[in-house]
Amino acid sequence: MTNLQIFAEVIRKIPRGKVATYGKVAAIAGHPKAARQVVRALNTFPGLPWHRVVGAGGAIRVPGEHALEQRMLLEMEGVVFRGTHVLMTRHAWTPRRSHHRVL
DNA sequence: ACTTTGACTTCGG
DNA sequence: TCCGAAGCCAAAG
Repeated sequence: MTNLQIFAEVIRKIPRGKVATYGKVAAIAGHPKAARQVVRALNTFPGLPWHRVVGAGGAIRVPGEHALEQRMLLEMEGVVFRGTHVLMTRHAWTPRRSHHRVL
């Protein structure tokens, strides 16, 4: 299993109506400081729920026009925004321990 | 082998 | 709230 595949697995598990930050995905995958690698995974594996991955604090980081699309897709799932950020206190994904890497 | 490049994050000012 | 700097990682040039 490559790291990118592991990141992709984690992203696939984010449920509708929830979001996870790049850093959170990386941490769950066992590489807390590899947030940038999560981006690589998103660009490598098509078909992932890419819109459910956001920046720290719920910020939309995807560049250009895609930012609007991401927000639309999220709102369509019931995700609420407060200003330009996702209301994380309500939509931050809290995975079950089974998602974590076993030591 | 060195530098650049990202949908990053945290810390300060 | 809004930058800038620094730290971070792996792939690509």
